[in-house]
Amino acid sequence: MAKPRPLSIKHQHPCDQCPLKKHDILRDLSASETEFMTRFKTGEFQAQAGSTIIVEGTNSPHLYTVLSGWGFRYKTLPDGRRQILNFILPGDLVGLQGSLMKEMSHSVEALSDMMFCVFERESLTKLFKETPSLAYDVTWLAAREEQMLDEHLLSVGRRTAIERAAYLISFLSQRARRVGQLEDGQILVPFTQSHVADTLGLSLVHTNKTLKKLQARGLIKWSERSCIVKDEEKLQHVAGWDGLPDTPRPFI
Amino acid sequence: MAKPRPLSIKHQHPCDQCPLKKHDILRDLSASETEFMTRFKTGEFQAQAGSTIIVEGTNSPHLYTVLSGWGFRYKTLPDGRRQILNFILPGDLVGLQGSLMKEMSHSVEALSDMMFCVFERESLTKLFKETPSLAYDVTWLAAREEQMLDEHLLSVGRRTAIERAAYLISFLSQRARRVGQLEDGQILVPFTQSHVADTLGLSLVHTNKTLKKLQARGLIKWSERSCIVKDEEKLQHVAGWDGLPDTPRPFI
DNA sequence: CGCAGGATTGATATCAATCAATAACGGTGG
DNA sequence: CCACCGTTATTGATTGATATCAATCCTGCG
Repeated sequence: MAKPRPLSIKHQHPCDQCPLKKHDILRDLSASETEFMTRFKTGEFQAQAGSTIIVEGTNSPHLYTVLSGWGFRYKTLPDGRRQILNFILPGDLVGLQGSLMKEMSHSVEALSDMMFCVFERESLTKLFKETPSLAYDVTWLAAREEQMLDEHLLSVGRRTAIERAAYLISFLSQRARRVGQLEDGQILVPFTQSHVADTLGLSLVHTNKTLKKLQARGLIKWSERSCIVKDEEKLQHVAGWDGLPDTPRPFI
Repeated sequence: MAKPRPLSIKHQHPCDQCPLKKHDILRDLSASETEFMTRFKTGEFQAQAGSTIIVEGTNSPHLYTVLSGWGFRYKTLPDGRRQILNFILPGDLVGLQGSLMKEMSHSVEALSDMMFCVFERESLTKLFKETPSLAYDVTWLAAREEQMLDEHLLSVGRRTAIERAAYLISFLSQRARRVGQLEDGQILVPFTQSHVADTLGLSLVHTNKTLKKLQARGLIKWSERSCIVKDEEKLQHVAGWDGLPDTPRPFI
C-alpha cells in the first residue's frame, strides 16, 4: 500500500543504451528517434513488488515505459470485486489514458519489483509534433493493447473455465518469452492463483480446481507462485487460440 | 452474408459539411484539419443492415469513420461461439488495427444500414506526418476504445447477469444519446436479444429472463428489437457504473 | 395460410460459487 | 529452538446461478 515516489536517479540508463534493446522482438530506434527519446525522458522510477503505481480516478502527470519487472492493470466494482484487465511487461507503455484523458480509469499494481522510464505527459504533444514515427508507434501500442483486450473479452465471455485458463497461461508464456521472462517453460513472475482468478473472472476455488485439471492433463505445473508450461501447443489447442504474432513491435 | 462493395459515390458529403458536425459531443475541426480530411477522404461507402464489413483475419486496405448507422465488432471461437466486443456508432473509427497491423483480429457487422467515410490505409502515415493534431485524435480514439473494453471486461468478468444487463443498457443509451440516437428513452437501433446475449457473455435464454427482471423492476422495457430506458439512474446504480464522460471528443 | 425469426416460458442439467476445513510455508517474536 | 501467525494452496460438501432442452407464442410476410 506504500505510495511509491520517483527516485531522483536520472538517466541511469541512457536511451542509446536502453536495456530493452536486447530484445529482438522490439524494433530498433533510429538515431533521431533515440535523440528525441533522450530529451523526452525525464528520469527513472522504481516500484516495489505489491505497490500501487496508478490509482483509478486520479490524474498522473507521467507516462511510463516498463524497463523491467511485471505488473498488472485492473478495475474494481464498488463492493471490491476486482477484474485484472491485462498484465504489463518490459517494453509496455503505461498511463497513456491518463495523458490523453482527464483521468485514469484503471489502476496499476506491481507484481515484482519494477523499473520504469518516466516521461512528462505534457511532452506527448511535442512528440506528436516533432517525431511522427514515434507518434505512430504510440498509436500502434494502443491498438495492440486493444487487440489483447479483445481476446481477453472473448475468453471471459465465451470460453469455459478450462479454456480460459489454457488461454491465459499460453498468452502469458508467449509474452514472457518475447522479453526473456521464460526459462525452461517457467513464467518468471511471482503471481498467485488469486491473480489468475481475477483475470479469468472465476472464483479462487474454482480457479484452483481448474489449474489442477490442466496439471492432471500434463499441460502445466503450478509451482510456488508461478507456472511451468509443459505443453504450450496443447494449451493453445485447448483454448482455441492462434497465439501471438512473432513480428517485431515498437516501443518508446 | 453479401459482401458489400464501396459505391462509387464520392464526396457526397464534403468534409466542411460533414453530417457529424451537428453533434455537440464531437469537437470542431480547424480549417486546416478540415482541409487535410478533404484530401484524406477517398469516398463514401454504404452497407446494408446485416452485412459483414470486416472479416477477422483479412487485411482491409481501408479505414472508415461511421457517418450514420449502428454496427458491432465481434470475435468467434473455432466452434462458432461469438463474443460481441463493442458497438459502433456515428463518429467512431473502424479498421484502425488493420491499418497498423498485418490483419484485423475481429470482424465487423452492420446492425442497421450504415454510411461510412472511407480513407486509404496508406495515407495514415501521411496524416501522422502532416497533421499531428489529427494523429493525436486517432490515438485518443484508440485510448477511448481501450477504456470501453476495460469496462466491458470488468462487466463480463465480475458483474452478475442483472448487473451486466443494466450496465450494457445504460452504456448504450448514453452513447446513443450523444449522437442523437435516443428518443424518449428508446435506443434507436434494431438489435435482438441474441446480440445482447453475445455481448454479456450469457446464454440467450438467460438473457431473456434477465431482461424480464429489469423490466419487472421498471427499469427498462424491451420492445420490438430494441430497448426503452425507463430509469437510467437506477440502471447505473444497479450496475455500479459511473457513466460516460460528457466532454467533447474528437473524431476524424 | 403457413412459415421464419424472434421472444418467452418451464423443466432439468451442469458449471461454478460459496462454505468450511486443512495443509504447507515463511516470517516473527519469545 | 519453537509457538504463533498470515498468506497461499488445496480439498470436499453444498448451494446457487446459468446453461441447455423443449415447447409455445407471437408477428410480419410471401
